[in-house]
Order: sequence, then C-alpha cells, then structure tokens
Amino acid sequence: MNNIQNILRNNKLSVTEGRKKILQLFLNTEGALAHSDIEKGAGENFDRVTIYRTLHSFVEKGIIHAIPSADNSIKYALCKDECGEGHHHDHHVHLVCSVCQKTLCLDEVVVPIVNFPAGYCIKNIEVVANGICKQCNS
Amino acid sequence: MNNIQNILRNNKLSVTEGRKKILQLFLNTEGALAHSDIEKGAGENFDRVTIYRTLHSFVEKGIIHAIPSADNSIKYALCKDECGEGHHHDHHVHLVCSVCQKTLCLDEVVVPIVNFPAGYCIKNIEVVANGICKQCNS
DNA sequence: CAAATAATTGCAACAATGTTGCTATTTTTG
DNA sequence: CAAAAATAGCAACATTGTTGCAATTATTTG
Ligand SMILES: [Mn+2]
Ligand SMILES: [Mn+2]
Ligand SMILES: [Zn+2]
Ligand SMILES: [Zn+2]
Repeated sequence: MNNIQNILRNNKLSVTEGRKKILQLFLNTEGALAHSDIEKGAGENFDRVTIYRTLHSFVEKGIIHAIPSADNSIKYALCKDECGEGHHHDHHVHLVCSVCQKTLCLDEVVVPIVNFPAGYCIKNIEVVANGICKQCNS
Repeated sequence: MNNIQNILRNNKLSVTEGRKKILQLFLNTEGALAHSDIEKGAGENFDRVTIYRTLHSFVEKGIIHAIPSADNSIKYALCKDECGEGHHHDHHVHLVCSVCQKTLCLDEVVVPIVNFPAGYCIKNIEVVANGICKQCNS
C-alpha cells in the first residue's frame, strides 16, 4: 500500500514525519537534491540537524547515494534496487547539466571498465559528466 | 632558473610570498592537497582568505585542478602540461586510497570513453576511483 | 489498548568552512 | 626610484556541519 512506509520499514527505520517528508521529496523530484534543496523543499519547521541525520541514515541504509562534486555541494539521489545496508551498487554515470543545473542519474549509462596498472586494488568508481542534458539540448 | 617563479610568470601572476609557498607545497607533495592541508603546511602566519584566493586563481589559470569528492573535501593537484587559462585538459583518473587517505592523480590511466544516449552533449568527464594505492597494497 | 521501552527530534552551543569589502602592504612597471 | 597596479591581511559576516542533551514521538510488550 504505502510505498514510503514500506521503504522505511524494509530498511528497519522507524516511520517518522521527517523521514516520510524527505523521502517523498526524493520520490517527487527528478534529479538529485542537495541538503539545501531539502531544507527549502521540506517546509519551514524542519531542523537542519534532522536533515543531516536523515540523509546520513538513508545513505547508510542504501536508500540514497551521494554524488561527488568539485564545488562542495554534494547531492543525493535515490538508489535503485540492489543497494542495501552497507553496500551500494550504483553503477551508473551522473550528469551535471550546465543549463538547468540539475544533476541526473543516467541509469542506462553504465560505468565503463577502467584498466589500472598492476598493484592497485579498486573498490568502486564514480563517474560524473558535465554537459547538457537531453531536455536542455533540444 | 627558478621553476616556481617561471610558472607564476608564465601565467601572468605576480610573484608573491604566498603564491610561491603554496606552489612549492604542491611541487613537494605526492598526492592532492585540501585547503586544510595547505593551511597546516604553509606556516602559521598565513591568512585563510589568501589561500582561498590563491587556489581559485591557480585553478583559473590552469596551474592546478580540483578533484571532486563525495564528502565535501575538494582536493587540488597540479595540472600537467596543456592546461591553461580557461581550459583544463586533465584526462586522467583519480584514486582515493582508503588506507593512506591520499588522493592521487593516475596520469597513466586515461578517462575511458563513455557512450551516452542521443540527445546529451558531454563536455568533460570526471572519474574518481576508491581503492588501495600501489604503495599501501604491497 | 495502555504502559514501558526505544528511537528520533529539536534546540543550543559550537566548530569549521567560505565570502566580501576595505585598507595597508607588496609587486610590477616605466 | 616613484607611480601605478595588484595582492595580502583583517574584520565582519554567512553558510555549513557536528555534538550533547532533554523533550517528544514511535514501537514494542503485556
Ligand atoms: Mn545516481
Ligand atoms: Mn588529477
Ligand atoms: Zn539540463
Ligand atoms: Zn595508499
């Protein structure tokens, strides 16, 4: 029935107003959200600390993943399927659009195989592309 | 003769104590530096604001490049050759070592070609790998 | 369902990081 | 070396992130 409650329950998180509202925001939003986006979008009577803590536990549980950036503005987006507590498996590429400024998960674009010289042990790879998204390019 | 002075002069930056000291730090360091590393490494009597402004102008001139991260701790590393005012051409992969915590430019590992669906226009791609570096892995 | 227990929230206080305007100092130019 | 231009340091402020704790809310238990 209630999608949001289920997601929280399945991840052994108690169902609170804050978590529901933030998760709802992610489900309603195309593109990734920064902490500040949530602060604005989640209504006034929301403590910043709660948002930090909620984002942290969502990441920990594998509900959302963090997308790196080179300008101190981490964004977060919903994980798809197989992510769970402790292990993320988001093998897709991200796009930061220079026109609409959105950060998008391109689920259909898979992180390529990169050959490292002998001696390195690679755990995972993040790919962030800068460019123009489909919508803005037409 | 003086390598550091030349770099600054070639980039039309006046040669000041601050810039020399920060550039020296980069030249002496294996791995990328965060703002805080520079704050510690550059001596006490150094204004934080000067470091911010120096890093910004170095990036702008193509002397250093910023390396994205998912934990709000941008690092900077020296650019190699062809970077100049306005255009960076750092087509290498970065590695964040989970043991020594260093962020390394792997100049010999080139950013792979990624196929995007039609409609996107890609300007550049950042690749950051997490794993264990050669030194820590032996 | 109500009480007991467990978990989360908001608050306050604080630390760390980043920005801006202005003046004094330093660097470059001629 | 003097004049002009650029930079550094300072102060004040804004933004972002962290921690401890008491009050509130959610879950479990009987
Ligand atoms: Mn994603
Ligand atoms: Mn690099
Ligand atoms: Zn766009
Ligand atoms: Zn290492």
